[in-house]
Amino acid sequence: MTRKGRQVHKGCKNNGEDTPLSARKKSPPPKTDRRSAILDAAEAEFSAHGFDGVTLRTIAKNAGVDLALPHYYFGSKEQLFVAVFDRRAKVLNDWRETALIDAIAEARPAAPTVEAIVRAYLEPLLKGPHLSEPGWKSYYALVAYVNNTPGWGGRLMAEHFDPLIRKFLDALRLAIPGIDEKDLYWGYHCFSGALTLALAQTGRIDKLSGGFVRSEDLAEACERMVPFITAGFEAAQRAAPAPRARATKPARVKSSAH
Amino acid sequence: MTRKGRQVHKGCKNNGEDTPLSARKKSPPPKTDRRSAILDAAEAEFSAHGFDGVTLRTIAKNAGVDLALPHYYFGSKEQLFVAVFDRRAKVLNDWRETALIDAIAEARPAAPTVEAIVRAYLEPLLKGPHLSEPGWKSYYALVAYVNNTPGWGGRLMAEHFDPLIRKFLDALRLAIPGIDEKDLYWGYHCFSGALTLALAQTGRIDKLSGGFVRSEDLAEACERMVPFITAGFEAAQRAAPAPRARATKPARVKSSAH
DNA sequence: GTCCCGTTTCAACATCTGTTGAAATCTAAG
DNA sequence: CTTAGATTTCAACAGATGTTGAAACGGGAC
Repeated sequence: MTRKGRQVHKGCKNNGEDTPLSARKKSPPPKTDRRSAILDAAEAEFSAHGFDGVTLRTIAKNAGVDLALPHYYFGSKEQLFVAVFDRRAKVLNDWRETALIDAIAEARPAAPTVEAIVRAYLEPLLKGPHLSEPGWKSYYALVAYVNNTPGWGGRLMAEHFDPLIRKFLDALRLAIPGIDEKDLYWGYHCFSGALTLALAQTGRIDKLSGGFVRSEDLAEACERMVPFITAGFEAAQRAAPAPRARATKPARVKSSAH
Repeated sequence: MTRKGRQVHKGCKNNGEDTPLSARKKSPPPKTDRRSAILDAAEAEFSAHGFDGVTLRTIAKNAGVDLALPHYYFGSKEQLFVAVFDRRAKVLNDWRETALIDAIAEARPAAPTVEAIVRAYLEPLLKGPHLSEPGWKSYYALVAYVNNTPGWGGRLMAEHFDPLIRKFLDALRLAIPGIDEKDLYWGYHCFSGALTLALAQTGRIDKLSGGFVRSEDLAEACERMVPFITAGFEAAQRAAPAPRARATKPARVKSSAH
């Protein structure tokens, strides 16, 4: 990932996604959809070897297409990577946002519990039938890779996920009234780190436990993580002043401002 | 990191480290120690761009040495990476092992508290004067990178850190009697994930919090993480059956066997 | 048929990559 | 001095890499 300016990509009229339905009649999807074949192959390769560890030639070969096709559809290796990252990020954000909204609706008029919020953050990712599709597991490893990549990785993550994360933080502020703001952010840091490592599926604790724990079992990971993370946040609650009458310097909670 | 067999490296008589003191008289360290200059430059580059994102030419240039010198001293790019990883891992393990021993000694004859164990795990890394040296911060990012790299990354981490981690798990088993083994391992998973993300120093929560939280402040990270992680482990204790008389199926705790 | 246009192929480019062997240089001992 | 051995430089190899332009293909519209 170099930092050179984005060059414009002229070829490829059928973007597959953001084409307005007007011009959609012409050029129906070819029988063998090369475009998503490239995305699939790139997803698998990038998640396994990182951006620099991957060759467009192997991506093209694994996708069963010509070497020039990735450039035709995506313009450059860099833009291909971003396209891979984009594709499922939107789906993920939708799932998690509705999970959060549901948790809030179920608890109304009270604030949802910390555990309900933590569940809404984790379960859409770690539970569900989509996990049988290997593409999703590859994508999770890719997210972990990006999240641990300084520089452009952090930028990519922030663009795609920070808006939703802020909504979760807002929910946590209501669930843990009076929580210190730094505890909130550092708590989220621990939360995010634990999730990221789970998504990476590196098999570390498998080996550490001699095969007793299987890190590919994401549903199990979810069930074990929820009480751990919940307890962590609630410890910050216990440390905070009780939110009865505003006693000594009550940390004002205003949606999301500092 | 390819998976080809290791070729033997013949050149370079002065390894600097594991040379027995007998043959140490000849060839004293040159005034400008090129060997560690290469290690320093490689550490900075690898931690910023990963194994494949780095060129031996830039490493050599940043170290101020000839391109052929890395091969002369380390044999290959792969072995250079391992040498970088090795160098500070041993130091780190020493610090953490004595911290754990101290925690056990201070609590004797009782078992140390969960918090004391968590502190012994974190503080040698996140507190101390060594953090002013930029090499250490680079190295931490490198550890995070390796820990999130599937395949050879997991193998490297396990070789270097698993023996010590097992000692910490043993201590936690004593501090949380009757803890479910899966809770223990998944708890450590959360712990390790939180630490790894802190070591990566990607600045994610800096941006997320609008600059309110500074992720480079590792001492602050330590203070915020300790109560969070401690509470997570203690939640597993609360869930475990009280360790009075061995009641229903007491999860036998035998040092570290499965 | 012809024409148009999105798609696909092919071959090549310029550059960069890790690695190597031989020559040159340095250092200390005899 | 000479000599031996460790260190450093130089130049090159063999192959891989992202990217590109031109040509060929394909299927509807007319």
